[in-house]
Amino acid sequence: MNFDGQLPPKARLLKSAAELLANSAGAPVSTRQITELAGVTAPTLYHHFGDKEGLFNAVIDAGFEEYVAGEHNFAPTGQPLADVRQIWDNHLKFGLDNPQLYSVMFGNIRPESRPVRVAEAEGFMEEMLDKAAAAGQLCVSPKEAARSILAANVGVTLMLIAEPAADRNFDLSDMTREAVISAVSSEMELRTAAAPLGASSVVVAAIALNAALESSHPEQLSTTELKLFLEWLHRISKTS
Amino acid sequence: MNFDGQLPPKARLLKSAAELLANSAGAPVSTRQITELAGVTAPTLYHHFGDKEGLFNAVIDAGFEEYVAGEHNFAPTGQPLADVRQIWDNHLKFGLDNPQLYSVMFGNIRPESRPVRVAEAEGFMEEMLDKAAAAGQLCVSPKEAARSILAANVGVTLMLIAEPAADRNFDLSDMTREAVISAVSSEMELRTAAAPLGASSVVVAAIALNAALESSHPEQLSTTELKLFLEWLHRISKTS
DNA sequence: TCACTTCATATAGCATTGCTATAGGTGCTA
DNA sequence: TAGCACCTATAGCAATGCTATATGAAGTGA
Repeated sequence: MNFDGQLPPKARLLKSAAELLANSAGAPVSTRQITELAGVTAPTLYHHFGDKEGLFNAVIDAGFEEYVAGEHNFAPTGQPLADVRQIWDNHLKFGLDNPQLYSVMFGNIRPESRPVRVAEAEGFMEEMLDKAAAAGQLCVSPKEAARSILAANVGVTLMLIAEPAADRNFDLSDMTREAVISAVSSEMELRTAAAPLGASSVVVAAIALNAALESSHPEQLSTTELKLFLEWLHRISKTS
Repeated sequence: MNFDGQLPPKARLLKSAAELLANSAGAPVSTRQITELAGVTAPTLYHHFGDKEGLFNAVIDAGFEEYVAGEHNFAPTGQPLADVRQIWDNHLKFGLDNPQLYSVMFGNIRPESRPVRVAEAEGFMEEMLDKAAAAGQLCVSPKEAARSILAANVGVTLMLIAEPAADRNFDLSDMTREAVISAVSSEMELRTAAAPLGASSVVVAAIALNAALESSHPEQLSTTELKLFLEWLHRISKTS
């Protein structure tokens, strides 16, 4: 029994379901467990939520937003790609904190339930990437980028959920996160930053530009301008 | 009923289970369906396979190896990274061909069943990456690389399984595959080749340098020099 | 005040699920 | 033929998601 200070039955069902899903590690949660903990009977559940999945979706609606977009965990920084990293990490944290709920959402292949949630998460990711694209930081469309990043995020989260908490190594997450972000990003510093112990970003970018200029000369600069430009570029590259 | 030319009951169970799992799209498959199709009764199933999961594991053992390592789909080329790509694509194909089986293997979070299969797939990936590492093509340990690639592979596969077959866009797979491979690879050509059809490399490099200079001003250039330099940089960046 | 509707909950039970206690063949070796 | 190990069937259990039906409560109009 769980009276919860006279909360209405609907709220008690939500709370009980969330509690059971969060605590019973991995094992499936039955409607009878939920209704018993909530102190109501079966028809009440079906009256309010239609079916078991409806209840779970309601729990997700209440919980997922909180993690991915909620004020507690996310405040846009104005730097879109930094926000994307934050979304990735929040997504992972949500999965590790609510493994059962997470597997219902993302480990599931039923075409009628999963895409709704995925599309939601994807849309949120896409918002950030739209800003990145507006800032010229993307080299693919925000939609493609969002799908790729989210797919990798889900894969990493499922893998980390599946192994004992003690063995979890978050390098997997960081590494994969940077891999997909750099792949959709047009910022050279990111590409090379993924390589361990790179030179400073200015130097790397200067080297890259230098190399690029050798194969294709821009028409925007006259020959003399270009000569001086390359001289400066060369000087910048020499920073150690 | 399914007599299958007098195959023994154990084989008939395997075949029936595989058939049902492959055909009944997304819906769960019951033991009664399986035993009925195989023309046996319930205890036969439990005698041979212990429980439902045991049967599914047996089906997986028979089917997964075939796709990932089987002769039909995989022959090492001697180029480790090309082999890794092949493994990725075979993994994806297996998931799309056997979505139910796949979700049992990878969409599942029960710590006792999933890691076995994952470790198997991971080990296979790792073998290839060991060769890549021996050839100096990796910039992280083969183990880390294998986990990252496999995680992304699983995420992409689940995402593509979840959407209608007609809408599937394999660019997502190709893009993400190249992203994680390039991130663990030490070959620079891969890193930059991963940028598809973006702006010209000169423009991208110029934009990157511009961004880098904003956060850290080099001492090699005087203020006036820097001002002119940035002006030119800006001009180069405007190529369309 | 009294029907009347509407919403919310309970009683009791159905069909299906994974699984099993027990017993009955079936073929082999002695 | 007897005994034994292996395989399969009869019948049924407990748990699951879900529901047909009925009861209570709370408002609404006359």
